[in-house]
Amino acid sequence: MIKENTGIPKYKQIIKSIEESILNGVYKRGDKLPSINSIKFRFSLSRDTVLLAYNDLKTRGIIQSVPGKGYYVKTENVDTQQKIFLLFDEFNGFKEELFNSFIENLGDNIEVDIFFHHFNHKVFNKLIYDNIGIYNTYVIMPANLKETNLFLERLPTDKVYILDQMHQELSKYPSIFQNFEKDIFTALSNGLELLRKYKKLILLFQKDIEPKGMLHGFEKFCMKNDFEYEVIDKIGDRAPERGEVYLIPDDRNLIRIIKKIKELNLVLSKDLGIISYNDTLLKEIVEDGITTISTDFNAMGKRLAEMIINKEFAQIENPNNLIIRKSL
Amino acid sequence: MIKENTGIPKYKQIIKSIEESILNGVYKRGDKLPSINSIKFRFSLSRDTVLLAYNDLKTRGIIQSVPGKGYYVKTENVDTQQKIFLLFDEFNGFKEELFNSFIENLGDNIEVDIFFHHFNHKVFNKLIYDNIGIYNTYVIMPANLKETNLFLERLPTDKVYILDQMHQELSKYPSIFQNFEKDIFTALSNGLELLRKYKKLILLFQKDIEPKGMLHGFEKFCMKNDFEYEVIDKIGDRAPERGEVYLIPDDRNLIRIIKKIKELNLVLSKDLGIISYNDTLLKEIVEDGITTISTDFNAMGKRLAEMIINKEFAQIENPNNLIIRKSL
DNA sequence: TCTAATTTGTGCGTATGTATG
DNA sequence: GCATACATACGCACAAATTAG
Repeated sequence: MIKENTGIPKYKQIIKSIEESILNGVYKRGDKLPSINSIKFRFSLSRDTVLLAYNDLKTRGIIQSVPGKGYYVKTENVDTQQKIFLLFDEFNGFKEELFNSFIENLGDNIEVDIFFHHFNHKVFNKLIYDNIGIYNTYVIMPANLKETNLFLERLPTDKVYILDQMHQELSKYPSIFQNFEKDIFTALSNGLELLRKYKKLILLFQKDIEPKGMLHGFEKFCMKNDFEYEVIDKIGDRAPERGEVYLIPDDRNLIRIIKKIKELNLVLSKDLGIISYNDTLLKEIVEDGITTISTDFNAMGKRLAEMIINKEFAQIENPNNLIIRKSL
Repeated sequence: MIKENTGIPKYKQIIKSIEESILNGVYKRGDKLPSINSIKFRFSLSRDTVLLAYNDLKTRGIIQSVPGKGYYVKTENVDTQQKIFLLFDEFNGFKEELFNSFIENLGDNIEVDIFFHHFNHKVFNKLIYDNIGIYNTYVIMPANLKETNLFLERLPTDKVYILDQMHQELSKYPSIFQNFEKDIFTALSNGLELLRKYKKLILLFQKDIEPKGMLHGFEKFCMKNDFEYEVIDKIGDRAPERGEVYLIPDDRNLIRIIKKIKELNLVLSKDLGIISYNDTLLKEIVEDGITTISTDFNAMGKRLAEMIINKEFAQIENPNNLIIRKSL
């Protein structure tokens, strides 16, 4: 509860400070608040400035005044406008479900401002720096950016949440994230029976874009189950062969491979298999159904909203599913 | 910090001087700048001249104003030449291409903040109201919201651009938009030969969501070319029949219909046809290719960026294409 | 509670120089 | 030469916010 000589008006600082104290349980219902004079002296303010703040809270029904005695907390229901700073990596279709379920599961009077760092450290830092102190909650998607913790230090620790990708340096923050290594390992394990039909597993892995955990989980699975395997970064002129299963994180590559399969008159799920990463609507009907490994973005958005509303500290691995369709 | 009677305008000298002071560390983030009046007296200037300079810095996000208090430094990053307020209807996959091509085609020193009104008048108005005066360009996607002009009046007319959907009330603003009526009419006309194979055209039209022009263009085409036609709002239990062509704006319905077609052992492009609205990656391979009518979001983003950079007043219909694939 | 000082925000009128056609 | 539009600059008046006494 301190005041300065800059930016936001003093009386608004007082209001905000009292609201937060109530939210954090410093003041309970019925508690007496400091008198106007005590605040006036403590922070060297005009009496009017303090009065302005108390009157605002009074007209909003949060505190009540008892003439001759003082001010008391009337209700702990401080529906102060919550503002959330949401920093995504980039704008793409997969964010649709996540963002919309997040918004829906937050209350109506919570405002979310969205930003994109485009995998650029400078942009990331500037966005953090320029928005310090303006929001009640900061949700950060670090993606593959390293050492973001150095800049996140500038934000109040208890107001930061990490989303989608987790790094060791960020372990002090609550988070909900994909465990790519575990997800791909267990998903493949769940599909083991079907995979036994095939001879060789091939992962299409672009190391600048895809998270490393994906690669590790894939290799772990193949070694444990004695699968022949290969990791390639692009399709190029490669011709798919019988007995292969392709694990494809990127949809452009998915299209290329399906076209090649048709050119070669191969038959999906007989001659060879496909597993795609991230489920989208149309994958249900492409080639009578593409098998996907996919995190539940809906659940991720919902759980994140709950964590924020309940001020819950948790570090959660988001649920992931293998959706088996005809392509395997 | 001095002004002369030569060359560059006085207000630009003020801007430059303040920028330099920030760069040299004379003013730090959060610092209070001299009041308009103090500068006015010190350098014998008009109040308007100083205001002009401060407003420029404000709309670029470098300083912020607090009525009744003064001007404060918001960021020490002075490079930003323009800040753009971008108001979308909702977060969905179709925006990906549009947004990314827009960003790419703006220069490096232009910042874009993005917001969503979720088809809600109140949210729309609040977002406009809360952001008056702090951006130098406003790009608005009114979608199906009516009478948005009443609130857009609060923004400087020459700084507003309308995106994607156009309404009569907004004719005074530059814009780039889809002409749904014309687009669907000419696209269908371009496919006339193929359509002649079929007997009846059916438009799946949800009137709360889809723009009216779509319906009008469809009806106009059918009447002009003597097609039997029907407009339905959902599929429900309807069974697709031979000789029908379905025009489907929504992808969920696309999936439902394709499933039904398979259940009934009908064959696409022989027994019946499908045209989908808005092209996406996977439609190239769904059922060996879905014919689509689609606006060029890439072109839309690029052209919008050009208009803003060149301060060009134009009202442009965005190009639309019929992409013929096997489903017709 | 009242008064006053300071500051930003906005609107209107006016004048001048420059570029355009 | 003339008309027009635009950017620049000045002056004035009033509203509303902030803060102090």
